[in-house]
Amino acid sequence: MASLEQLDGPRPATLSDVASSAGVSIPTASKALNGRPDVAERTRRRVLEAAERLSFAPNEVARNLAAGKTGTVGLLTSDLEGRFVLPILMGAEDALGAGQINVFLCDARGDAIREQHHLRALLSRRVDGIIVVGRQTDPRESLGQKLPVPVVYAYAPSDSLRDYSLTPDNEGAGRLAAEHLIATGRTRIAHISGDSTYQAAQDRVRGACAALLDAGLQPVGETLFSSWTEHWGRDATSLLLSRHPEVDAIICGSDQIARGAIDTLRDLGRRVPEDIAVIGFDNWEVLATNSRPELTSIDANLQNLGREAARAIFSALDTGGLDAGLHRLPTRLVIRGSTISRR
Amino acid sequence: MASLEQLDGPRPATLSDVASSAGVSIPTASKALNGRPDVAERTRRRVLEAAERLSFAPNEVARNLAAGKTGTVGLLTSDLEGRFVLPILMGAEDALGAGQINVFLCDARGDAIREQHHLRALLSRRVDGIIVVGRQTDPRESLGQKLPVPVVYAYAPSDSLRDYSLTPDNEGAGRLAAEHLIATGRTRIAHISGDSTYQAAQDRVRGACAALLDAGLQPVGETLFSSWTEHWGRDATSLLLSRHPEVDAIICGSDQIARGAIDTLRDLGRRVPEDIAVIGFDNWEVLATNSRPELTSIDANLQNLGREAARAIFSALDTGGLDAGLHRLPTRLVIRGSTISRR
DNA sequence: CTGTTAGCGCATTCAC
DNA sequence: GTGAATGCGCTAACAG
Repeated sequence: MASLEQLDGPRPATLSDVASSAGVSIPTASKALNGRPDVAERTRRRVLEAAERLSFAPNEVARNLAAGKTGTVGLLTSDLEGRFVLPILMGAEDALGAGQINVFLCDARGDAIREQHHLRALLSRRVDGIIVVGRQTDPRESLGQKLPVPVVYAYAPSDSLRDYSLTPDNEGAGRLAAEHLIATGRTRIAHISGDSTYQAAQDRVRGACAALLDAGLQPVGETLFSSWTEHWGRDATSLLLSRHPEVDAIICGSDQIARGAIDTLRDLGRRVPEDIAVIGFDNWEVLATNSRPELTSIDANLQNLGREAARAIFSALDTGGLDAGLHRLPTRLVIRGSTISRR
Repeated sequence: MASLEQLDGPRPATLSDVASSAGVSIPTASKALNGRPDVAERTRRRVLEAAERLSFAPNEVARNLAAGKTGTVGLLTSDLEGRFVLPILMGAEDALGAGQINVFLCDARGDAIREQHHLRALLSRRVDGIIVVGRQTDPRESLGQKLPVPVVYAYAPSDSLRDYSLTPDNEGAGRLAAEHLIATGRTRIAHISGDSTYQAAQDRVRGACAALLDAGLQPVGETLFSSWTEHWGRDATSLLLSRHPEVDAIICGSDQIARGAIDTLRDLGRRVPEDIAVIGFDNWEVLATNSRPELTSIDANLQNLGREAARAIFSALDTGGLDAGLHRLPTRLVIRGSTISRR
């Protein structure tokens, strides 16, 4: 392997340098390097040696111009800060990188104007596709169907069903949580959710309630909504226990809320999970594995969602098509000590 | 503003289309669009109108090939998962984006081979610069000084002083923490740190001890090292209090450790901050603002570090130079309830 | 099998 | 002021 230092020089070697150094014409050098069949083995060797000697690396910019494709995709996020965006990014970057395609990262910072700017920039740079990553699962405005490249919406689906969107199955997630609690023998199950304006909150509640009904159970009390914070988890838990002391399990809308709930339960002398089981959403490792007991949670498989988005781009690049619509990806139950006591 | 849908079409408009539509030659159209002076106003108007009419957007690939510059930089991270990387990324992307330059995101996932691949890819794509973002503040291997573009190392400095590196001033951070505690009247100050193999841990301890000595104080007990977890914060705090019940302040190596400490202090009936003050590092909002009381912490200003990295790239692009060496960026004290009680 | 010709889309000479 | 000519580095379609 040529050392990286060799890549240097006053001017990187061009195909022309290689060709003349090998004593052949430029197209011949090109064919030889690209493994095309119509080149004599002897010639190919000479060219390869010359390329090696000069540490030749093809200029992708020129290659892209000639090819009309760039082998790049744009990752257009609405907000990098949102903690659900990063795993999706990672998954996408990973999958795309493995396919030899590089990623332009653009953060619109929640600003529609900036998003338009970035979109134009990406198209000017002739990206082969775009992945739009939103911060919530609420539908977002479509970029329109007439863009010259395939677009995949991840996490936040497009508000148009003519676009291709990938989002976690939050209703299934709620169902998963409730079913786990039921399976472990809980019958008096309450729900502390987050911000009621989030569709994720509504979807999960709906799924959980459906599972309870299927099992012939009723939720204990009304679902409590407020914010996705530990503070709310504490307050809501106090409220819940004063109104419904008989509760034996709490579904919490996020791991943060669950941490608050566990905290307050301990203050109130209720044992987790013996007296009351607690389950969260998001499987945020830092929170889930550091609580006492560790937190059972629903993982949205976001990294996988990012990978699927990349895969969709790939297939669109191949076939040119993308079967439009909203695709809900399955979530996953991660069992820890807050719902099942250690033996 | 032309709607985005207009950007579409069977084939995006080229400069040639604009030129013929305006009844001028290609070079003239080019000059007119680029605001060059040697074009008659009347001609310029015709060209601009034609461009507008055709929704012309210059093909950046072609423009880059001709110019020999791409207006892109590579962001080479060793590990996207590391939670210190994201804010740096955000800062860099933000600053670069504002300067009209786009960012290639590459995650090496802690693998040197993959890093080499990405580096080669970035150079082939003719990025104008590279920012290398590490996951720890321990020095990392240099990419070498002979690369054809400026390289800035962020967070993890290069092990070569001939490179340009930006890293948080952890020693200053430790000093900041100790000085704050001293200023608020604490005198029996202990230190619970994280993984002793991290240079960040050592640097902060060193800074804190120096500040204590300057104030004529001695640290209470040996610094306790283990891991950057809440669990360790709990265990270490128990240990500390049994050995040194007189302690009146604890410097914790991270916010996670601090959360554990606060948790155990409450269990042991010590009031925070009245009996014992607690300060953390990282200012990880989710942890710091959700604890009871909220957590005073040292913020490493990572987003600013990312911005500075971008600025360094800019100046290198302009002047061609970068004054090599390890540059330590100041940190910032964020005071909350765990060191000063609310009135 | 090889090399000549042409073109990707744009910007930069330089004559006119 | 304007346009014809040339080049960025590479690939594709031909002719030899």
